[in-house]
Amino acid sequence: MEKQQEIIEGAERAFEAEGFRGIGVDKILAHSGASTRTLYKHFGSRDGLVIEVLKHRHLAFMELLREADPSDPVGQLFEIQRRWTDGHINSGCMFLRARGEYAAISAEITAVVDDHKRQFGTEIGRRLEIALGFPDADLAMQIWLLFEGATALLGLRGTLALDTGKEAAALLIRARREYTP
Amino acid sequence: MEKQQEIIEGAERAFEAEGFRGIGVDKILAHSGASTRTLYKHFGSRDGLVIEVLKHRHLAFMELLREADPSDPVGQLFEIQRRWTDGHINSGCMFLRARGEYAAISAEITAVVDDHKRQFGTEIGRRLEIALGFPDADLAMQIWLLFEGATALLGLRGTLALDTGKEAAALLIRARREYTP
DNA sequence: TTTGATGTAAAGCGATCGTTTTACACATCA
DNA sequence: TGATGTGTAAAACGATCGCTTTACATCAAA
Repeated sequence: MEKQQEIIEGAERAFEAEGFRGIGVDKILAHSGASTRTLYKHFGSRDGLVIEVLKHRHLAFMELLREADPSDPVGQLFEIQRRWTDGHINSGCMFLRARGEYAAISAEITAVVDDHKRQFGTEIGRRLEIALGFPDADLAMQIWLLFEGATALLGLRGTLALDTGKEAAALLIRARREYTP
Repeated sequence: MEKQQEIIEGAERAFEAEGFRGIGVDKILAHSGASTRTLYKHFGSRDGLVIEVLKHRHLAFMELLREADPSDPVGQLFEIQRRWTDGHINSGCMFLRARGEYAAISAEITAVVDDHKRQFGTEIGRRLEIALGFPDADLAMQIWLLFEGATALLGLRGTLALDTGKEAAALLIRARREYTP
């Protein structure tokens, strides 16, 4: 019951550092010290492990969203991402990376990613409505772009990308409030 | 002199569809009909081909930037991306994908990506200065986030991501003009 | 007409891939 | 005590990997 989690968390670190397709099961398991037999007992296949890693990451991210300070609900998105970067390699969004590397061969992995992104997009809309007092799908999408852009550039520009995204989101929200009271 | 280009362009399509590490040289070459011998004669190694694909893509993108209508220099960034999406698979930024998949094993590929992104970041600053009349590094970074976010979400949300990014960029520029004349 | 450059076809190199298998260790609990 | 569950170690499976090699075709320039 415990090794399963260790394998998932080790694989998460391995995929962050070396990509999904560019690393073999032996190297993946070196991060947790488990044997190949244990991997196939718990996950059935390498792809099965990838799916569980993504689902684990999704749940962990949703948990961070739930814990976050409810004031400034939109700005907290970027703060959550800032906290996440401590102790992690910033190689862009793990979900989009998985989608790019598996799109041609695994519809199931694509579906897990799309599910996560759909939920995240909905969450942004929800948070924006709290901040604004009314829903605004266009502005929610704009903030989503800022978040994804900040995540993509985290590896190249560091946390400045998060500062910039947070600031731009606040600016757009302020402008929206002023022009439609 | 001609097969070399055919191999590069075929490989570009192959990497877009299947990722960089998730495809072998045989499948890469199936897109151009070339033999493995020709590949290794021209590029020396698989990694050598990857580098040439990225450099080719960089030059093609810079050429599109040069051709673009000079009025509305910032909005044109998104229009260029829109034109690019015709006839291409939208699997996120190819440079960032390459960086993620090769970061652990090829410093040269990482360097090519970083070079491209640095030049693109500079180009955004240049275009913003034209639109604004004065430089603004913070706003340039904000627009960069919008662009990268739109690119990342192109596969999931289609060209709506580009519309949204372009609109948000215009909004931010307008706000900046009004508050600091 | 010969030479050299450029190409394909196809077999094979050792290495590594994902996966399975055999054999064994160590707990917990009936 | 003995069955069961969970784990490791290590060898081996066929397939595929990046890459090299041999053999041969084409064609323009010298």
